[in-house]
Amino acid sequence: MLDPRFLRTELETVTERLKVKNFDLDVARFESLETRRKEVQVATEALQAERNTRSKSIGKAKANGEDIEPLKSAVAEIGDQLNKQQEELRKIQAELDEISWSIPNIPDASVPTGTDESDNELVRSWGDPTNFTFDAKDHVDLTSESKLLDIEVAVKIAHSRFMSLRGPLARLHRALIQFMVDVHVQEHDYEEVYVPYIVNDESLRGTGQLPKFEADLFKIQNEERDLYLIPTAEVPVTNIARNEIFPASDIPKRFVCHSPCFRSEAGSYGKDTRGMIRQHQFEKVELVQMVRPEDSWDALEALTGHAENILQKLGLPYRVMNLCGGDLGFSAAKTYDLEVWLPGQGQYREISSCSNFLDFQARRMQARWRNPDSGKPELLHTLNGSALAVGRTLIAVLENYQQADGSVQIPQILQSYMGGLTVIDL
RNA sequence: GGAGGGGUGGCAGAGCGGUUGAAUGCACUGGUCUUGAAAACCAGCAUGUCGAGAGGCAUCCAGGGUUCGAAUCCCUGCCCCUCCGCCA
Repeated sequence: MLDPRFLRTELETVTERLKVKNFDLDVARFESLETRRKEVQVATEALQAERNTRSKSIGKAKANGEDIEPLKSAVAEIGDQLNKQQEELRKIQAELDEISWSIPNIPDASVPTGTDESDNELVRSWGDPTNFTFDAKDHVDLTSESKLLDIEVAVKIAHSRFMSLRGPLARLHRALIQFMVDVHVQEHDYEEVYVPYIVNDESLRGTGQLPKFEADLFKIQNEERDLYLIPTAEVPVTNIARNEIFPASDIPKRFVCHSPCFRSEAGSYGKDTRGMIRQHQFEKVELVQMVRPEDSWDALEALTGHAENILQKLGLPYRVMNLCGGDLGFSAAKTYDLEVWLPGQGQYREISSCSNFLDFQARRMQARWRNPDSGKPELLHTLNGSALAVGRTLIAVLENYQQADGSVQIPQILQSYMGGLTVIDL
């Protein structure tokens, strides 16, 4: 959520800058609602003040043993009027809230303009696309004979866009998770957390998935309450800070969390239908930081570096992209995507997304810290990034480490997590 | 799942339906005193919002209700504690 005062006073600027994100703000409607809100709110509060003072004087009169009946009936009229005003104010406020909860974050000045991923800006790259002396296969062909990656059985068990792993591939998948979490804890100073994989709508509003993107989520409907499967650990982990005021000594907070992620992938029909690139369920190791406002841009660079470190340790070629306005997520002010080279597809594919949200999520969540300079609670800045998406990392390892005989080498750094195994025969 | 008890400021802990946004203690901040510190004493010390300011409004777990007036009464939900049952 944007700062309401900034939104009100700098409406043209906001509207202009949101165009970078292809968002059209209905300025006229917003302004007229805002004007009415102010009028009605002032009137309502005046009535409340009137009622309060009169009620207090009734209290005094009663204490003095005076007759309070005539006073009571006078206030009753104010009460009726007040109820009407309050109802009116409530309606206006609800409309305004709906608008402000649906306005995306403003892109940072360093975000390139553009409409889709083709307008993203190359920041740097690491390694060269892997060379093969033979025809490189994709992960589906590589595993089709051994069936250690089995899509069909998962479709039988659940539905399309699910997969199953067996034997050494299941183990490699698990090894990747352990490896990533260990690196972030031991080398990058993150605290490991375990959190619920099912969350309430408040949490999803906090991070920005709701109210606008309910269709992307798996919802668990129940007579008592609706809950949602998490689309990313960002949701539960960032919401640790919701409605909290942290002492300055607790900031920054850096969390690493492995979790499954569940996405409905509504609207991606026919996209990435081959293999396990795009799944309803996948594992991810997520980094989340809560920092002082002045530190968040440095933190974004550091966090991106932490994700890159994983790719480098695995020896996987990648590039870093600065997402353009049109490709930027709802809550993000700036995002770096890490794209790993996939020989099977002959292209770079997203494997991580690292974002600075500034105070956008913190305002929705009321996630604060006590600034020793002001002595006041102030909004934190939040960031997060995948480090990495595990399913896609598994694909990248399979495709980049494949050998002419169809086997796959295990990257050096993972071998200790695989009980010394160096090759997987497929 | 059954039976009780409870949720008040950073913490502890008061609060007959009416000058209670909330006593008191601790913690914290500033000051006096002291060579310095401790102690003592004085002062300050919740959050949001509107306002240039004075000040107004809202908030005592959350949401409804009763009332001229609710931290205080009623209903619902959530959470915590104790006992019984069940269970990984």
